[in-house]
Amino acid sequence: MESPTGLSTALRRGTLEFCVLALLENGELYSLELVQRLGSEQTLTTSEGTLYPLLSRLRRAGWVTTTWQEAPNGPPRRYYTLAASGKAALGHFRAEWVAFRDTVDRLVGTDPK
Amino acid sequence: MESPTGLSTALRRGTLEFCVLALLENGELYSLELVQRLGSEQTLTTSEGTLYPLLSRLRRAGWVTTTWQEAPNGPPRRYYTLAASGKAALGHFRAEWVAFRDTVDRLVGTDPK
DNA sequence: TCGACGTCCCTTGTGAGGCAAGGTACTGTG
DNA sequence: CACAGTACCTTGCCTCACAAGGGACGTCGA
Repeated sequence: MESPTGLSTALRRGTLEFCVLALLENGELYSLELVQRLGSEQTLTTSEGTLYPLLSRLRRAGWVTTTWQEAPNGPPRRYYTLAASGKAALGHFRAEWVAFRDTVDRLVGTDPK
Repeated sequence: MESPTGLSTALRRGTLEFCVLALLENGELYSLELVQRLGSEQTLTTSEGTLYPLLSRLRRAGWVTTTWQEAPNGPPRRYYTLAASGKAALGHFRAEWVAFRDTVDRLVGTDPK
């Protein structure tokens, strides 16, 4: 809890999966590509051990669909595509996130306005 | 995951304790008072079962100190006061939160700008 | 007097989910 | 053939939100 890295770890909870959905809105991606994209965001850096179970959940929920595609070199990749229900879930999250964000901003005094 | 309430539950993780610290910045409060304050925020509603372990953690971390005070009617109350280290932790959280919030806003497209 | 109720305190058990570490399989390249 | 690179995924641990349960002490009406 007291480590600086542990702080952002706790923050990621509940938002990471929707950040993944948001990334998939711009087109299909495969797992390690997602790790890279998230890793380039300082506060969202994550690992395979986090992402694979997360992607399995998204698939089980029907929010994403997957297709296997040959890679130019190396093993085949499982590409993830945003499904209609995933797009809807992302919409719900956006509303919830804005309300939550504003509440926290007001309470802790980080309101940008 | 798919329930609407479960969504905000996951969001609370990692922020709730700092919302508590922020509330204590304005003066000491006791447990059930904190439950009420948080309950009046739509996205932060929580229960005693959540708050008591959380407050124990804050106390163990030295971020808050407590004093027992007689109540006009009913059993004595344990009042929580923000300690210096808690104020520092809250400062760290503010920086981390702003960075995290902006990243999520940009990724999922809820940027208010 | 005595139980019902209100107001506090706190604990236990469950489940979700992030993460480090480990494991498998295929494809080059030297 | 050995070894590195790339991709997939699982196992076990730990933290934490929450529902449910429980105990102590006071007031008040029957």
